[in-house]
Amino acid sequence: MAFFDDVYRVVKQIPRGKVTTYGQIARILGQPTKSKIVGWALHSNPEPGVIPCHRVVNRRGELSGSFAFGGLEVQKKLLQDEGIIFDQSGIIDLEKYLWKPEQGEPN
DNA sequence: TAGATGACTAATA
DNA sequence: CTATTAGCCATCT
Repeated sequence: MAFFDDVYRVVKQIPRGKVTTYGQIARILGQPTKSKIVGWALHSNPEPGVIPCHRVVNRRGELSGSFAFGGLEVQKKLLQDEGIIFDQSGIIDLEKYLWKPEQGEPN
């Protein structure tokens, strides 16, 4: 699906130390209604290791909890290693870490 | 083909 | 901030 490919393209462009949300990706692609499909695209995860799904969180800044490459704690650790700080609840401060697609939107 | 499901979000209380 | 409801639409059964 072209939409899936666009999702992967965007996710792969997320720089280190930043995160984004499913809805944000959907909006970047011009289709804010398909927020769930973004989650679906990452769930499919056709290129594990290439697509940094761990940098995609829900709108609260929380990890999604189901990803496809190792474990929730591993995901959190990867993000922490990139400089992202979690609060006591395991929540990311999106005000600080939300990625702005200034460096390369899909087409 | 139809109905249920889901890595979601926005609105409302 | 959280909890619930409705809308969304590709995928699964």
